[in-house]
Amino acid sequence: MTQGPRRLTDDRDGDGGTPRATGAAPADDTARAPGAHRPTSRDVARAAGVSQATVSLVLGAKWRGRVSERTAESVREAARTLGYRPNLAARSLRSGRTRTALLVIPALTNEFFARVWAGATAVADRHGFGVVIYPAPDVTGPAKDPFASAGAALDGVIASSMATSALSALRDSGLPLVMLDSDPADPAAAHVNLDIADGVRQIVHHLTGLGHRNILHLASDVDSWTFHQRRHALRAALGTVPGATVRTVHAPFDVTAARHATEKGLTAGGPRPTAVVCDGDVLAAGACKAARRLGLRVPEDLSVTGFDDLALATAVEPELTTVALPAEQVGERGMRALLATLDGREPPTGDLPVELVLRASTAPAP
Amino acid sequence: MTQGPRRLTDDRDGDGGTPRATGAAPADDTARAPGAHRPTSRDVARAAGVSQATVSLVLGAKWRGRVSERTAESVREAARTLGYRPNLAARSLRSGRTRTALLVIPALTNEFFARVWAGATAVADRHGFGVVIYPAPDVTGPAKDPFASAGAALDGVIASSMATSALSALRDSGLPLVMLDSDPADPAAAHVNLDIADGVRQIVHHLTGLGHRNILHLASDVDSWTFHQRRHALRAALGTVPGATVRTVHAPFDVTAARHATEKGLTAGGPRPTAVVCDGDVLAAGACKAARRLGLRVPEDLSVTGFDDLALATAVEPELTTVALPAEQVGERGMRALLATLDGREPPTGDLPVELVLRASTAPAP
DNA sequence: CCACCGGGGTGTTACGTATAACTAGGCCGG
DNA sequence: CCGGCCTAGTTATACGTAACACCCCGGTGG
Repeated sequence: MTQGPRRLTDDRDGDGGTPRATGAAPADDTARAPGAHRPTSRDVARAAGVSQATVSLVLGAKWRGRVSERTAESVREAARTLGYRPNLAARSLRSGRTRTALLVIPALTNEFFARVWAGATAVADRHGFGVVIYPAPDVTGPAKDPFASAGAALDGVIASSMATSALSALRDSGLPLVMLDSDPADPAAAHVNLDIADGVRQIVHHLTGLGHRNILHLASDVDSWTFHQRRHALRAALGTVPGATVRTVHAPFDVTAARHATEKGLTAGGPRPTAVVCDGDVLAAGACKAARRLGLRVPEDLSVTGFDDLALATAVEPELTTVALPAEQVGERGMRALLATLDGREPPTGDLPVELVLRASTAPAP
Repeated sequence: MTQGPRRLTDDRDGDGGTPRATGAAPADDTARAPGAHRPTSRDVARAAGVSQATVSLVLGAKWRGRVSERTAESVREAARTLGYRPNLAARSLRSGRTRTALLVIPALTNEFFARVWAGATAVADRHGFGVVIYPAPDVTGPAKDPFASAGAALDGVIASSMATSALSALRDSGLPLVMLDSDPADPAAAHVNLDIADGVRQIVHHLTGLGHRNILHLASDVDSWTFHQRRHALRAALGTVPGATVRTVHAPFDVTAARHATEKGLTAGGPRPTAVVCDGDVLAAGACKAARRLGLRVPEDLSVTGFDDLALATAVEPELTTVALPAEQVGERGMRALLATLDGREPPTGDLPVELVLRASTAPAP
């Protein structure tokens, strides 16, 4: 051997470590005895005294009427004692199915999507499916190939809003597609939506009931269907209230940026708004900070509402009146819809309900 | 709900990888007529007028000196126009390697671990590796089989602290193992650790410099190596300060629970602490709420310090003095350590530095 | 003039599984 | 007594790729 150990990876990174001395070569397969490889279905067959096909039949759980209970039990017994685990690569190669779904979400550091992931994973797990995450490219940014990391070893895709170029790449893949919180008019995908409009209506009803007429809408600067919906629902709901006015300012999902935008919105000309309706709890936290800077007390001088009901909503002071979104259910239903589609069944429909949570950030208008 | 992707890495190596085809690539070619199957390496071979073996050689990037540049280019050209993507299942089956790593973390809803995930994924991506997440069973709870969801199709494992039963299952698997933030004495794994002790020392130095002597330690109730370290480092650092005392109360990672624990800690007998040192920003947020309930102002009457520097730290009022942990770097280095181990190289060593961030929640002792 | 070599390929095989196609009895109706 | 059917399996094959073992050919040293 004149050559060092084969590289699995190119060392493109900075602190990749030092090359190991050639003599050290510690290729120790500690767990298994040298030479003993992972048991295959053939090993199990040999141990049980049957053919490999029978093992596949029994473990594939499609053996009703094909294999006697006595034989099946002896196969299972052999598999257990050998510690057999089916080789997924072989299974996928043979069946053409990977039992893996791609979840396209903006970022896991976003609590809402982390919860969506949790819900999707829980359902997937129960059905023997895996979930791999593809960080959705920013709506404006350049789109990487969604399949580069996932390796195209996918049975289907669950996607939240994302760059349209990447989205069309997914569409063209021909994979079953479930869209989260996006325009249900699109017939090429199943849809899982929240009843956002109802949440907005409840907020408006709550605030106008407290006497608020002059509203500042702190909106996300993301140009997606969801936020269009919110804006639209807000204006529609306020349209039925005589004398109500709304002004909209935009901010990225960041506390400091939200603070700045709110300060600007509150100090602009015209009558000062008595309530700030925010497109998310993060924005609401920023709005609260802005109020404090301007010498306004929340909620006595200014009411603030959030959206999402993240952990943040109860961590800040005052705790936020907000709309709780069933994030886990979004993930669960998304995965169920995908599984249904793969089975040729109709995916579930209908919007998921949201709930107004009253806390301490809203009060009667001054 | 939607936010721009956080900057994942501060790598010096720029984009750090081979230029990959962008998703905007030839959508017309990748879209397949129904019924037509995905092109295989054999299809590419036919199109390029070479054998399948040659295609494998060229695309496997191990062809230096084996294939002429002219042939290689025609193969690549054919692959491009056909929209060829290697079948990962077949590749894994043949090579015995899956290019997939298991990341064992408690929960993605925890921002710290979400950032660890982001770092690990970024590095993995550049090396053509995938990452699947296994939600670590609670330290106390029953351990599911870590491989049930991952299907044993793994090349290695990166794990944070977890139930020992599940951990030993991982050890027995014989897979390369990288442990995050755990006892480096364990020789069976590579380790990626933070310089927690230094962070604690900096906090203590900061507080004692402000005149604080009477400290309340709001500690996590998790019985893991990390938190042992924190407790130990705190007592060690305060031990060098004459007249300093510390009392410890425990709470789960939850704002409300932390508030209750803090209230109890502050109202217990003896001299009232003038500063609360918390094992995390979430706990610190709870401590601030406790202070407000007790009529204490932060930081005038009571200083509070956090740990982690999550988004939460700047969302609450006052903004938290805390210790910033390089979570993304933990993930990055964890993945690099795994890749190094797989290549037979020595994984990088040494603790990652942490940084004290001074904000508004600390002030001179009253 | 032949043996040898290295560059540039090709043929072939094996990875572990799922499943279609087949077989060997046993039982029953005609 | 034979064809058909059911039960309980077995045999054989294909999935797409990686890599080993060849093979061919032109140039070279002896």
